[in-house]
Amino acid sequence: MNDKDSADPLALARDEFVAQWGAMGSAWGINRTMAQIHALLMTSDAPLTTDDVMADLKISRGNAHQNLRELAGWGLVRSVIRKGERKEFFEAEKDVWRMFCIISRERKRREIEPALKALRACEEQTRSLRGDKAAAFNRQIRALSEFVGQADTILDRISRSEGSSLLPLFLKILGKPKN
Amino acid sequence: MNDKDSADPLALARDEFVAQWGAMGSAWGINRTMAQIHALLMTSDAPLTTDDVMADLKISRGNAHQNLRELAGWGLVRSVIRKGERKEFFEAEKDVWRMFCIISRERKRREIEPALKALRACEEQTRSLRGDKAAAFNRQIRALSEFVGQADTILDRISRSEGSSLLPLFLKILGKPKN
DNA sequence: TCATACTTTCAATAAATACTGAAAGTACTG
DNA sequence: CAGTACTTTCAGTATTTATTGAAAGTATGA
Repeated sequence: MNDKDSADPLALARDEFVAQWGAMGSAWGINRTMAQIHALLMTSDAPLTTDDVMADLKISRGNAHQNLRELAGWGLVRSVIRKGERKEFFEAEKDVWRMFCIISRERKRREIEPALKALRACEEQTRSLRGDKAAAFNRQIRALSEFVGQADTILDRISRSEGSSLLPLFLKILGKPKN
Repeated sequence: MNDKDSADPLALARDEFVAQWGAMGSAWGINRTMAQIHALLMTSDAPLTTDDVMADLKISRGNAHQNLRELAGWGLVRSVIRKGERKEFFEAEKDVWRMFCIISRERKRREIEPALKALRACEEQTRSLRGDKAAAFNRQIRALSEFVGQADTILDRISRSEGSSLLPLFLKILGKPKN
């Protein structure tokens, strides 16, 4: 039997998931292929090689390689070496909460922190300017940078926290909406 | 004096902010120009016309028009008509918390909900399949869809909540990290 | 040391996305 | 109704981003 029988409902569902995860990724600024590889590894019972990924997604070696490295750079995927095997295997972090923490930490580090730094510099540069326009501008930038700063801190603390019990806690705090 | 004197520190800071907001937007899957127009309007003391935006960002009419419409579609910008003026003016929502709520709601609606629907369909399609692999796949998809579902609910409740007092509350709950 | 198995790089190319500008459309105004 | 002011559309073009594939690089082991 073919490893990827097109009548196999599991394979079909998995393909669907891979496609969906890819689409979701690209909506959030993540390369589609990278997200697809991630989806593939997340739902694989065993680590895969570059060639497995190439074959499954029908992509080139360079592409598979580059995106696997990038996923490893994020910490979402790690490489596994098997005794007696020369090939490199890759496996994904499967725990959803840990995945979330990794993604939060990395986006924070790569995108939020530099933006926040720039916002704060911008605030500082306009703090002591005279005139209504300058004051209004400074106020707006300050509001933004305070907000981004708080969000950054919250993300940081959530992603450092131990269990995945925070989500239920937040749900409880927020309660049911009135309408 | 030129309206945009390149020695004017306010204008410089604003340009810097526009550029930074544009870069941040594109990292998060938002068209750079759209984010720049948003930044421009957020820090404008008066509503602007399409021509103002074109002039400030040095972009074409079509581009300015299209992105202003899209921002209006998000609800981040609204059009203003002035008595005796035939031109259409645009102003941005300036309240940072409300901005956050709008963005949350829209991204939830446009990206999270469809993904969640697909995840749940995928879970359902594999729920009763036999075999270890199918069971493991189904478990993983279920974990993901539950997580995304909870996040979705939290985002929903936050963005429906009244004040902007939630962030400080969360900060308090999360407390100081141990390390 | 050579042959083999595998990984990495990167210039060329393809695909996706964003932008332009001019023409067509619409709505005021006198 | 004609002229003007403004808005909208969209085919063509430019830019950016992703992908390929082949060549170069590296490690293994006979």
